[in-house]
Parts: sequence; C-alpha cells; structure tokens
Amino acid sequence: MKKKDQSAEEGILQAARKAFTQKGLSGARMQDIADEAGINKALVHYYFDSKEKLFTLIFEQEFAKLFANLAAVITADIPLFEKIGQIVALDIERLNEFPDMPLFVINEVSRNPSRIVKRLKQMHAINVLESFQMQINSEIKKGTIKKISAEQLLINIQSLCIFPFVAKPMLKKVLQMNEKNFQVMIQGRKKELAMFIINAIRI
Amino acid sequence: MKKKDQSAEEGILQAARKAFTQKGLSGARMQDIADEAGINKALVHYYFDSKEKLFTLIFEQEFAKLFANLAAVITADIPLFEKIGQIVALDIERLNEFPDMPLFVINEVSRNPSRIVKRLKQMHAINVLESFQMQINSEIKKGTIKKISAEQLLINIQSLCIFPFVAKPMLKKVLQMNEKNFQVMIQGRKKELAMFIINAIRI
DNA sequence: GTGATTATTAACCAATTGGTTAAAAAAAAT
DNA sequence: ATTTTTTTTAACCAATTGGTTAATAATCAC
Repeated sequence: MKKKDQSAEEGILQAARKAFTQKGLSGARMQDIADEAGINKALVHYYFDSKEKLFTLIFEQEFAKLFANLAAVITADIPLFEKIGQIVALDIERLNEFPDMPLFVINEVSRNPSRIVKRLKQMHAINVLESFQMQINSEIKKGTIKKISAEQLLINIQSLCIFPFVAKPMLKKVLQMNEKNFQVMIQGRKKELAMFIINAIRI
Repeated sequence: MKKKDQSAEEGILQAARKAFTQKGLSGARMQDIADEAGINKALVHYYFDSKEKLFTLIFEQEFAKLFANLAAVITADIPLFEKIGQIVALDIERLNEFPDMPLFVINEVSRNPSRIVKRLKQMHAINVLESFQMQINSEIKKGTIKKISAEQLLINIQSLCIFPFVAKPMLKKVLQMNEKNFQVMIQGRKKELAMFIINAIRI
C-alpha cells in the first residue's frame, strides 16, 4: 500500500522498482505496480508512457548503484591491501542496502546485454582496469604479492562479495538459515573477506 | 529447428530447457517451445500437461546438476588442499558444460524458494557441512590453515567458481570481452583458483 | 486387414495484459 | 468566477497466452 502524502509519480517509481526487482521485466505487471502505488493503471502510462520505458528508468538507476564509487576506489592512490579492504567494505555496504539489486541487474543484462552499452562508455572500465593492473604489477615486482591479473583479482573480489547476495534465497534454503542467521553470516564475511583475499595474494 | 529423427517428447524437453533457462518461467512461451521442437503447441500439453509441470521437470533436472557429485567430493576422505582442488575442478567442469544453469536455478529459487524444499531433504546439506567442518577443525588444530568456518569456506569456493558464469553477459560487456576472451579468462581461473583459495587459508 | 490405441494438428476459447480513450475531478491561471 | 491545464479514473480494446477440443493421421494389436 501507498504512503498517501507522497506524489503519485514517486509512488509509481517505488512500486515499479519493487515489482521489477522482484519479478523481472516479463514477470512484473503494470496492474500490480498501479495497485502497489495506490493509483489507476492509466496513470502509470500517463507518467511513464510504456512498461519498457518505466523499466529502463528503474534499470538504469539500479545499474548505476552497482558501480557507484567503485571506479574511484579502484583508481585511488592508496596501498593495495588497504584498497582491497575498502573495495570489500564498499561492496558489502552497498549490497546490504540494496540486496536484490545485483540479481536484478545481472538478469536483465543477461536477457538484453546491449542495454548497458551506452552506460559503459561513461565508465571507462578499461582505464580503471589498466590503472589497477599497474599498481598490482608494481607490488609483484616488489615481491609483496604473487602474480595475478587485475582482471582475475577484481573478478575474485566481486565474486566473493556479490555472490552470496545473488544466491541468498538458495543459500538460506541449502544451509537452512533464517534471515537472522544469514545476516550473522554476512557480518562474519564483512570482517573476514578482506583478509581472505589479501592472504590469497600475499607472499 | 528440430532434429527430426528424435522423439517428440525428447524434443520438447530440449526446447523447454532452452526456453526456460534463457527466459525464465514467465518469459518463456509455450508456442516458442513448440516451434523450437518443431511440433504443434497442443502436443506439448499432450505430453506434459501444463507449463508449470513442464517447468518443474526442467527445474528439477537443472537443480540436480547444480549439486551433482558435490557432496561426495566434500565428504571424501582426502587431504583438504587436494579436496579444494577437486571441488574447484568439478565446479568449473560442470559450469563449462551447463553455463546458464546456475543463473536459472538461482532465479527460480529466488522467485519460489519452497520449490526446492523436498529435494533438500535428500541432500543432507547439514551433515555434509559438519563433516567438512571436522576436517577443517583438524587442520586448524594442526596449524596448517587459519581459522575459518566450513560454511564461509564453501561459500567462498562456490562464489569464486559460480559467479563468473552467473554474471557472464555482464562481465563480457563490462570488461569488453568477446566469447573467446571469456573462455580464455575462465581457463586462466581453472588453473589459478584452487591455489588462490589454498593460499588464502594456508598459514 | 481392421479395430483400437496413440500421436498430431488446426481451430478455438477464456483469461490476462499492455495500452488507449474520453470524460470527470482537481488544480492553476486568468 | 471562469477558463485552461493538469491529474485521475472507469471502461474499453487488441494482442498475447496458456490451455482445450474435436477431428485426423499414424501406429499397434489381433
């Protein structure tokens, strides 16, 4: 149900985010969004034209969250081990705030990969990767860490952070955790994950 | 298009697996499945009754794949580091064979968690976890590895193995890889992943 | 061969769904 | 106050979709 004092437009956005992240593009229903927002279905079209356009709006917001501040931390001029700690902290923090965002984004990119092409050009992923690779190479040369590519290290970090949230309902069932147990488990990771990664590459 | 010499029933299953894994339950269309199998839509219902039943059949097959042989390896009586290597090898092998299986399973468990309840009782996940924890505790006591829970270690292993496949289309776009580059990257992981994990916990 | 059973299809149906329209209500402008 | 603009709704529509039916074709049992 709606909070009646907020504008219809904002209410629709909230309802749409909920519907799309929970059920995906094809699973979500315009009628459900209208009901959740407490307004008529025609009003959804009045404000946002089509389902596709409304979806794209929500998707772009969520996609932006996925990489928010990440490039800045990766390219920051701080020691590697400290940087790994900061990336993990940033990831877990963001994921705690938006737990079902990554599965949503991953899903919709899988269904329509070209959707993110425009956004990617603004991200300069390759530059970020190159800068990170240089820092890593420098540490390898110093003999402080083992040989590894920036690509693999970043994939490892993101895998370790993101996957438990993507697979949350399955992990909960398989490991027979309730919501509280899951939160405890995540808190445990928050502390241990950075050290796990640093130990993995440290000589 | 179909291979005309195979039975209709098997053709439908193949087509359904393709449709459901690519588009999910709500995104897949019975008509598309019939077309892909090269038969009439009514025949799909003739053999498999309803979309829901056909979906459940496919889902259970894919879900079984996800954990195939895993419990056996985890509980096997072999040294821990060797075991980690075997788990990683088994995972990557399976994932190379069925690359879009994990996202499919994760998705449908997210949408309907109770779907797997029955299957889980046959899996004895808790027993597997306990047995693995004992082996880990023994190594910790020997001073060969750092303190870690079986839960966290298993989640770490599965995260590192599965996530790149779940996020494959996004990783390809973000890191600007084509299919060949992605395969090269995965082959690189196959070699490095076990050592990464072992180094992370070894003292 | 022929009768029964099984497999397959075209046509159809009811429900759902994204989207439209025309009118009413509310708000803003004059 | 009244005209104009914006917001909101009920009713409707065309397309899609899962599913059914009744008839036909193929296969099997005898």
